[in-house]
Amino acid sequence: MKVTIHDIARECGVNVSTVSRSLSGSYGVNDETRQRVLEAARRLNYVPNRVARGLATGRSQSLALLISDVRNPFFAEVARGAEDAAFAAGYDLILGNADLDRERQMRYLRSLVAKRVDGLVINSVSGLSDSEVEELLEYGVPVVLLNRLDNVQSISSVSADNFEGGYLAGQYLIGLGHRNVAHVTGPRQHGNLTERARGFVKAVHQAGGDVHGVVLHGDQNQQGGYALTRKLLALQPAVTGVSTGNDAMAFGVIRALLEYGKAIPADMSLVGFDNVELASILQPPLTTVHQPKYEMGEAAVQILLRQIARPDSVPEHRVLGVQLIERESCKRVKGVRGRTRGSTAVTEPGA
Amino acid sequence: MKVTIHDIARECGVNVSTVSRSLSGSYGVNDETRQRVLEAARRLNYVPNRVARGLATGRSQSLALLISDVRNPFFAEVARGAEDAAFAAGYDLILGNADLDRERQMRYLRSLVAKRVDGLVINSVSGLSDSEVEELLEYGVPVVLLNRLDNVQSISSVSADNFEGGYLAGQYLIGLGHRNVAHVTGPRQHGNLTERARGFVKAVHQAGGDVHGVVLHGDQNQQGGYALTRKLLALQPAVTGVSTGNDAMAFGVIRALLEYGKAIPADMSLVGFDNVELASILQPPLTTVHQPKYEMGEAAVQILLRQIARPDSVPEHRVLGVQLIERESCKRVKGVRGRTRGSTAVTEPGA
DNA sequence: CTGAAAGCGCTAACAG
DNA sequence: CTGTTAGCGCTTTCAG
Repeated sequence: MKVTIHDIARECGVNVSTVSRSLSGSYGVNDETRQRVLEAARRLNYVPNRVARGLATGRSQSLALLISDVRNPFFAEVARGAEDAAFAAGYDLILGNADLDRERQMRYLRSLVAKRVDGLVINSVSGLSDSEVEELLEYGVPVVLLNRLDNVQSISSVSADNFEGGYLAGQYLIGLGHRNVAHVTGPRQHGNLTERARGFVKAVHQAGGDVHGVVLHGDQNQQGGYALTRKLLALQPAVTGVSTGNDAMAFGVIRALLEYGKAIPADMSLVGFDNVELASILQPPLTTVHQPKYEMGEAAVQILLRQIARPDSVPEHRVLGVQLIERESCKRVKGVRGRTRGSTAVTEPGA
Repeated sequence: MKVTIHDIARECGVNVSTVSRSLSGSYGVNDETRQRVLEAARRLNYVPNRVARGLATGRSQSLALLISDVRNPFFAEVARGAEDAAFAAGYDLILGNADLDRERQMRYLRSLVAKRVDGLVINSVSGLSDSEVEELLEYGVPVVLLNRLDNVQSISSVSADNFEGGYLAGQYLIGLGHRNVAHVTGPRQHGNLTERARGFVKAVHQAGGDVHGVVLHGDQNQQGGYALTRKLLALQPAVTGVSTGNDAMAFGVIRALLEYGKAIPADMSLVGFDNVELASILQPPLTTVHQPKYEMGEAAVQILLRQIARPDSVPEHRVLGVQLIERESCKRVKGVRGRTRGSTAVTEPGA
């Protein structure tokens, strides 16, 4: 029923191998025969069977992207970058949503390996245990991680310069004259988030003794930002500047502040992290640290592609620059002897 | 290098077919031998090769979702619903972003067919020409469309009750006492959008002669909403209630209104369509027509799965109910003799 | 430049 | 219940 290369071989009175060559390889076929074959293929409405090809060549021409949830705008953007890069290279992309479920993640992994995907980009939920890393390595499929895991150097990774981002946020707030600042973020021991917090702390330390900073940990989502803000307001009423681990948390902060009747930026300055689309639409537009999300997805598959081409190449750890996007959620503190240090919001490319 | 069923057959001193049966089918194998096989498989770290299986069975156990862009929160939600349903059934999902590019869409299609995906859910960009429908049908792969195409009955579809949604929005505004209302939407001839506009118009007509309504067409995005609002304000300054073709356009409306110094809902009432997450976070929270996005993705693959199971079943056209989510972007017009008709915002399940 | 033939790893009759 | 034997559709030596 489906037409195969045999059909078109018969049609043209040549051997299947000739058809195969005409269709894929570009060398070693008489130009005239090739034309004949191509023409017959078109006429018969031939659609090559890529799974058969996959079996024969051992490559499936598909990659997979394993993330927690596409509904998270951050990942949607990453996914799009990855998909475009894959498509451009003739690969397609299998999408897997693993939530924060380690079990589901590993289940997916096995299924994808069974399907012989040529490469895998993973945003490893809550890190990877050593045994999981080992399992991954054992499969022998090229992998790129979307976040830095301190316990693994053997697997390539792409990440934003989280430390720099946290630092920029802190420095900016302090540069505006805020003397009591806070960093509201997700769980400890979350690679990316930890780096952001560390960067923030560095900015505080660098500012000297008259600046006080706190770091609060909670859930890495809107609810978390909301809850931590309530806590913050109770514990540290003097705080006038807040930086968050991601934009979602910043939205929670906003909500809490609204409830308390505190205005942004009049009563509280706020800096987010990620620069999701929503950040610019909100009132007031949110000042935030931009992560090159699309580019991260893109870079991840590019590294993957390179790794597929040269399987014995060394792992590559790429960190992409971030940049503070100055909008309207922060204000300069009045009556402070103008400190200029760190008061600019320029692009600061990462390491 | 990779271990195959032959290896494990040799290991256990049985035939490959016995291994195959033990691994997949559940019938006709001695329980004891099966255990032996399973144990050996585990010990040898066997990973089945699904592409070989695919070649043999003719099914790849993967579905594809072809949309315009995952970065659109609407599609992200649909994708997640589809992915979950696919995963639950043991399929995985290939994601394709075709933008509004017809060429790219067809290119993707051919590639996916070549890969022998078992089914396809498509959000057909700008409709499908008759010849494209024909091509699709010719491939013989089960397809579910994510929007109603008036020119095609032969392909299954899942859609929201767009007409009802447009009607609800119009009725709601009118019920609040607005006598001059507008529907700001995307291009004419866009199946879903056209239905929404028609529903809106029905509400206007039903209200009688003292209610005036206009429908404005533009780009189906924020910019479009922005541009059309400027136009609207110039042309129809008396309008006090606006309904939009989707939430993105509503965001554009908000932006334009802000620039004109018009407050929502004080000076203008606004109803969106889609109920993307952002709608509830905005200030004021946007009243909008909810589409069951996740469920649509889910339903699409369920229909697909059924179609795969029974290839000769008739096409199914499923339309899911919508519902008006009343938030704070609309207000009752003062000094209007209370009309009660349509003033409720109850759930109104679709056809 | 082209044909013949041996697989890729698995499934699925068909015998036994 | 288990072994034998053909393939699935394509690629890829190896000859010619």
